[in-house]
Amino acid sequence: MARTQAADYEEKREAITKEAAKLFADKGFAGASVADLAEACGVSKSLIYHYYDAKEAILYDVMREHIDALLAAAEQTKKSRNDPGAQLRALTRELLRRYVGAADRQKVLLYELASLPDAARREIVAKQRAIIARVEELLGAANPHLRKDHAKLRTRAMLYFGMLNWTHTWFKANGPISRDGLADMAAETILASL
Amino acid sequence: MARTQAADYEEKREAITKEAAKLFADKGFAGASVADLAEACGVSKSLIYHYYDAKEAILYDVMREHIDALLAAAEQTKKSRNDPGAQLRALTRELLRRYVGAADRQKVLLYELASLPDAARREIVAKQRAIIARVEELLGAANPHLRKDHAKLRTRAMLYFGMLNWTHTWFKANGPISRDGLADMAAETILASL
DNA sequence: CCTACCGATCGGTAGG
DNA sequence: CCTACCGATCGGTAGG
Repeated sequence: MARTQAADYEEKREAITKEAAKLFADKGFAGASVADLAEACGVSKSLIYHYYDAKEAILYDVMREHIDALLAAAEQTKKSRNDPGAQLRALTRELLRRYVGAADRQKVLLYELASLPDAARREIVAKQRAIIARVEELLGAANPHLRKDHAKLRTRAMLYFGMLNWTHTWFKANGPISRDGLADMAAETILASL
Repeated sequence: MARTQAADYEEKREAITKEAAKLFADKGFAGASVADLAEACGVSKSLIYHYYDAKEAILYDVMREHIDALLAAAEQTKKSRNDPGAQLRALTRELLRRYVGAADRQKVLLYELASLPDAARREIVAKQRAIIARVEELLGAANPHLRKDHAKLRTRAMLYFGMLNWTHTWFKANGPISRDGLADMAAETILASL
């Protein structure tokens, strides 16, 4: 019996986190109330507080699950034997797949980092930096000349993430450009600039 | 006397808008209260409502003044006789100058568009589209081949704006890369991809 | 009769 | 897992 409840517990927590991602993406963290979230989930406000101690803890869960998936994609490329350019193209596809597949969470990650408590924010930021570091590694490997100028390498990496992180504002998966096609254009654009 | 008061009126309204840009950028529109704003301005909340009918009207002013400056920079390029690439490089410098010089307003423009009432948002979005259209014109002129594939042209333009719009998260004006140097790298990156 | 502005408080709702 | 609430603060407005 305890085991059945535990399984149910996780399912319900997931359902709350999923609705929270949607609401936080639509109205912003400050603009979405816990009452809004309870109503969207069809439960009482108190039920939300049974699963989470504070509104910020929900935000943290929304971001953590998503950043972990992005970080895993970045780490995965380390197993590849392909040349750096091919690895960057593959990573870009994997990142964009997760951006588009979890658009609400991606938007929350981009827009609401400042709403997190310090310790939680530091943890998320550390994972973002690990992803950035992996991209810098690949760019540096693609053009060893860049390794001697870290400011330029960093700038290239941030221009790359700018291209990807802005896609949520305009890209439609059912539009004329495919998700993989877009990923390839972004990767080729930064590689061509090296 | 009436003339002196009218001048004072505009100055005070400007002061409110400036503080509002700072607060909305730091805490978000929903997270910053009118009481916060009044305190930051050293006036009463009622004084704020003497100058603005609603909190949203302040947000609109913050964005409108900034988007008008960006749009003016885009329109300005139409007077140039330089080649399209040189015009894009010049426009990029001018845009980034305004992004960095009005970083609070730029952040508010990027993050709080959804907080505007419908009519106001439509007006801002129309101006954003005019700026995008100008960039598409320049990219199309730089590579006439692109004009036949508008989806690709649009994608190039949005990758370009992604590079620029993401700079507020990482670029430091006193860092190793200058503002104009960054603008040139972004312009060259998109031009090289054509 | 106007404007510019104040201290205090309105009806509702926030997170908890 | 709910109703009933709290201290505080929200956006906006009263009288003067």
